[in-house]
Parts: sequence; structure tokens; C-alpha cells
Amino acid sequence: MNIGEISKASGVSTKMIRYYEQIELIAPARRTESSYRMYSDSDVHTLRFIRGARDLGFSVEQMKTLLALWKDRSRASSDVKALALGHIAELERKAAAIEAMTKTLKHLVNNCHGDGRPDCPIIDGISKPVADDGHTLPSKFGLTHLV
Amino acid sequence: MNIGEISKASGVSTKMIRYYEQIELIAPARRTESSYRMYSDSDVHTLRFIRGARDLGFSVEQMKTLLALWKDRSRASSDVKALALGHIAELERKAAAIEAMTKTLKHLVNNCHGDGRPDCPIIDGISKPVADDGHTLPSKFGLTHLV
DNA sequence: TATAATCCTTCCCATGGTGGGAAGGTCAAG
DNA sequence: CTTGACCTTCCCACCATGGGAAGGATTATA
Repeated sequence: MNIGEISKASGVSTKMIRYYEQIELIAPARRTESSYRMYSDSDVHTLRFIRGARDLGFSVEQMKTLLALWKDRSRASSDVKALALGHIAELERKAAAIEAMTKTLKHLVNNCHGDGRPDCPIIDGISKPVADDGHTLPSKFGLTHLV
Repeated sequence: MNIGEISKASGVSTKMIRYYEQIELIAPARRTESSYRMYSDSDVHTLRFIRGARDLGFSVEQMKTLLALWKDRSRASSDVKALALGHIAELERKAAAIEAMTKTLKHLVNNCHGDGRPDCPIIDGISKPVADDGHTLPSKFGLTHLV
């Protein structure tokens, strides 16, 4: 199987397969004489696992751990469970942040008549006061690093 | 006011203030003879507005529009409302994606005894089948571009 | 078999917001 | 006049992903 074929079989783009190899998430593929990457059926399993893990929101770092646990037949299921629970907690933290934004926005929207007039509680409600101690909460708690 | 002072007054880091100037979200600041940036009280309002918008999850592009609407005293509030509603829809889409992940993960976790034994439904449940037509859904629907 | 189409390779670049830090200039307080 | 706290610009890193160019390999069709 070459990289295009395993890409279709696994649902992982060729770009990402090469990237995963580069960052050592997966082992370097064997090569043909003309340096084409060659894959086996078990590589398909690995990439499907990776695809599934990504779809569940695990980071590359977490996937490294997951793959190690996956391949370790003597792993303790409690280790896997702990990782999964940690990830769930993170997802819930992010969901809560999003929900807080949504709630505030909906509140503003509900108070905006939304017609041709310029008066708008949304615009007026966006500005945010700074804490008294001037202690600037890092903006990174916006959306960028949220998920 | 120099950049450090307005940073404290607005809750936007000096790094980000310079960045916002560079990408033309805000107008270039006037400079002292020694090329220090100088700010006025109205700049504080602008940056607090930006800070609030970021905290509500608006992107820089959306903020450009919001700032234009903010400064346009003859804007129609319906324009603002439409932007806000679009953003709410996006946030809800993201929340739904996160919730789907959480739901799946919780289901897997609930079926994992999580003891010293290697048997683990989480590991077994991660791998994801590919659609029959081999049509690979773009992985970008993972978490990276989700929020 | 010749040629075209489709693949593969590597390499560099862009994204979006944010922070880190270096090298050097400036300003204010002691 | 020194010291420390600021400011300036410039480059780098993050994370995961895609785009595309330049050139070689393979495959399919005429």
C-alpha cells in the first residue's frame, strides 16, 4: 500500500501521515527503491486509531501516550481511563467557557431591537472593565487556546 | 499614556496592542520623539472594547467589523445583531462538537472497569471506520479548527 | 511504445492569536 | 551618573493542518 491508498483506507490525509511520521507519532515507513512509502494492514489499524483519537479531540501528545498504551498489552486499563477522564475534564472546561460566552451574547442580543436605529445594547455591552488591581487576566483565555 | 500604562488600563497585553496595530485593527499610535507609542483616554475605550470582544470569542476579523460599527454612529443595530447571531451560531456549533466528543468519551469511560487489568473498551473504541465511499472527511473537523 | 495523467517525493509557506526573548535605546529616581 | 524599569524592533515557537512548487515514478491510455 502506498501513502495515497492508506490515506483513503484510514481517513488520514497524506499530508498528516507524513507529518505524524516526522514528529515521530508513527514509525518511519519502509520505502520502495524509488523511496515511496510502503504500508501494511497493521499500519491501517494504527492510522484509524489515530484518526479516531483526533476526532475525539485528543492532542498529538495525548495520542503518543494512547498509542503506547494501545500497543502495550500489559497496560492497566486504569491508565487509559485516567487519560480519558482528564480529557473529558478539559472538554468540559472548554464547553463551559463557550457556554458562558453564548449566554452573555444571547443576553445582549435579546436586548437589541435589531432594527434600523443605531441604538444597540450589544455594542454598548461588549466593553469590559479591568479588575481593580489592574491585574490583567491573560487574553489567552479567549478562544484561541480554548480548544 | 505609554503602552505599558494603557495595557494595564485596558487589560490588553503590550504584545497584543502592537500586534493589533500591525494588522491594522487599531490605528497606528502617535509617537514621542524617541518613538514611544502614546495613547489617549479614548484609546483605552477602544482597547477595552477589543478586550471584551475577544473575551466573547470574536475573531480579529469580526472585531474589525464590530469596531467599524461601534464607531459608526449611524449604524443599524440590526447589523450588529446579525453579526452577534452569526457568532452565537458558530459557538453553538462548536459546543455541539465538543459535546459529541464528551458524550462518546463518557460512554467509553463508563464501560471501562479501570483497574489493573489490560482489557479496556476505551482503547478498543477509539479506532474509527472510514466511510464506504472512501471519502475521507477532512480531519480539520477535529479540534484544531473547531474553536 | 510513447505520451499523458496521476501519483509520489521533499521543501517552503500560511493560518490565528498569543507569548518569549534578545539587542539596543530611553527615561526617571536615587 | 548609575541603575533599573521601561520602550523599540525583530525573530522564534506553539498546534495541526492545508497549499503549492519542482521534479521523479508509475500507470493508463492511445
